[in-house]
Amino acid sequence: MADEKTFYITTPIYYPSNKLHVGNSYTTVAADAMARFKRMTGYRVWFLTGTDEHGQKIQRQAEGAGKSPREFVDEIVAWIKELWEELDISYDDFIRTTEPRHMEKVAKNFTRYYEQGDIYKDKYEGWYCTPCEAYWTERQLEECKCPDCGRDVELITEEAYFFRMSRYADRLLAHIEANPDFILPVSRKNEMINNFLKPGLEDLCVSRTSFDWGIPVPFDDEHVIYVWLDALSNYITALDYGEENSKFDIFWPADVQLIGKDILRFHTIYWPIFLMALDLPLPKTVFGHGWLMLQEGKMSKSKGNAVDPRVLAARYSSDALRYFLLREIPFGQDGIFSLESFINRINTDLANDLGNLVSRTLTMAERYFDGVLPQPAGSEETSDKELREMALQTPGLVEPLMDELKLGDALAELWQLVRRSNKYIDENTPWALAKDESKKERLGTVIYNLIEAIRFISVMLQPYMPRTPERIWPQLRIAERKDLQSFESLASWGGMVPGTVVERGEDLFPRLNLQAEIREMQGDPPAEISDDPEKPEQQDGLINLDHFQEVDLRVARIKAAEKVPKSDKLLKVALELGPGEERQVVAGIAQYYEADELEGKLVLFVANLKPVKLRGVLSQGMLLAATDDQGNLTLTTVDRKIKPGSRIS
RNA sequence: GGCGGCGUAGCUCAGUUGGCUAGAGCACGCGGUUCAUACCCGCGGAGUCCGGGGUUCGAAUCCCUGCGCCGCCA
Repeated sequence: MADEKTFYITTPIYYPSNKLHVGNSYTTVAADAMARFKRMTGYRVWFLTGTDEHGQKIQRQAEGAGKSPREFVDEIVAWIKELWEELDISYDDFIRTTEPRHMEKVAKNFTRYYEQGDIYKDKYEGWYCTPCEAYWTERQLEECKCPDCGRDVELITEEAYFFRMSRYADRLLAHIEANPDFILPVSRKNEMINNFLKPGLEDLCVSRTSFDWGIPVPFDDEHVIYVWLDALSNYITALDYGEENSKFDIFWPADVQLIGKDILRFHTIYWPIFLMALDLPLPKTVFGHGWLMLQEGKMSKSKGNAVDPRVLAARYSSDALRYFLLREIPFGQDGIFSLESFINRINTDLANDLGNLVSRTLTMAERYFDGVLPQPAGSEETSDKELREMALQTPGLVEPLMDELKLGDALAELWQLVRRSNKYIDENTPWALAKDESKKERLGTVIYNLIEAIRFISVMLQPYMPRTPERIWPQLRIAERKDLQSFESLASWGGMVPGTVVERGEDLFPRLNLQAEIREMQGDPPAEISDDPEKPEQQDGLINLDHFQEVDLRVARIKAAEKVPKSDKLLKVALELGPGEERQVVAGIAQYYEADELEGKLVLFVANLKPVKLRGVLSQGMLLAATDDQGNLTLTTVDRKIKPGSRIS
């Protein structure tokens, strides 16, 4: 099948000196969504990820841990593979640079480069900081001292091999300028051109003698191949480059190489030149995406503020995490991770819009038709037509966005359909139709259309959130109907078969309480990488006594209450907490209590809440109240008289 | 210091080659609704489109300038 459409996508290979954080996961999740989307739309896909395991840093860390580099790296790689499994990363191959299949080819390429004259031996000169074991250029030094530790540096000369970058610089520049999609986003392209190519590209040192955890230079065993020449080659060694009838012939050049913006230089300058020197075509697109930041700045393993993706996935589901990552990080820019934005995304998009749509639709199907999917009427009303047309056009809107790697925009487009479906319910008020037996057929049409719309949504959801469709399909009773789960099935409306017995399932994404989540996650243990991989996570929803005792619960006596102006929910309440101690709180109970009926009541009160202003009025705590599922509300009070200010424990 | 970019509603951001009353999501307010996961639907913004100057019939969109922020510089 020579004309089969292929798609080769790669992530960077991660450096297993430590565990990965959510920011790293973003790259891989994005690549996975692309890979899944391409598979779904008929491409033969190869999706590669892996680990870059050589280098001095690993060697040193292993020594520090009293392990061989191999042992050290094996543990972290195992952790990374578990992470990818938990995040449903559907990679086709996972390459480790310590594998023979990789090392042999890199060594062979090195020899070829050398024989072609691309690599030559010379003297490397640089400012060396012994404690940091790092070389610096003259420009990087700060007042002639090491920019890292501020100590003295010495000028060191050692033998090294160099790659003659200058030989290819012009060709590369021409290629970049002729192929606007080669480096994306464009802002990155300009940086590369202006900072490196235009001023004149320096040759790159491609060997080291100061450590030996690496691929030896085949003809000079004093030297080890510099890590970038080693690492970058993975994208072709993993395809068995150089072997007969290899995957390389099918998949190279790569369609998309997804990387973080920090390693753009290596992927858009050195990597292409390494390829040119092998006489190979260049990848079609190298995309340098932004970072996932924390509000306080960059997320980094060394700062200890990194967020552990496995903790998040275990608590909130990998689909929720994937959705957040894909939706929240804008095309090519940095995004911000905060627990608050994450929880809000889950609540608004997943629980309110999507989960609730499925829930309310299935409930009605069961209530009005015992779950038996009705036959839609032959005629179509305006809202039917609009819903159908939007559903049918969404796949066509999503696909080009995916090709431009605008994954967040693609999801936004899909959510337009989710919203339209919710609106469709309101337009047709099925509960009103259900009251009139003569409107039974109309009601059936409405339910049918909703179920079909949910099918469309679930099919398109697959690349981004692979588990959610698997939970929706049994409810629609199409778990076995592969034909109704395919992207092609979205070419026409009406795939759902009338008579199918649908069945409401569990809520897809229960709403979360933001405050409770923040308390849980930021209390103990902090959401950061723990050194103990065996540390169990609290998942049973139970808390220990310490947690409870953090809350200062008191009995308070209501002295007075009045309505907060311009609000019909809020009351301003003055409380007495014992002799001379008074508090003011704003309580959202105005719809349930008149201001003047409150005076004198003894109520339960949270005394150590951080004060906030509600509609401009200071609130120094919270009254506890109970609500039932009918929306009734009652303040909580005490069984017997007791002094205001008494502690509750 | 060099090169590049950004500054649009409370927040996060869209705004093709300059052109109808400047948009989306979230948050907020009001109204509707009760099938649903305190949800959904509708309506609502007197936003100096960072300030100043210019080009133009017309600029958030182009040019100059000031301020602020950010990225890259082996």
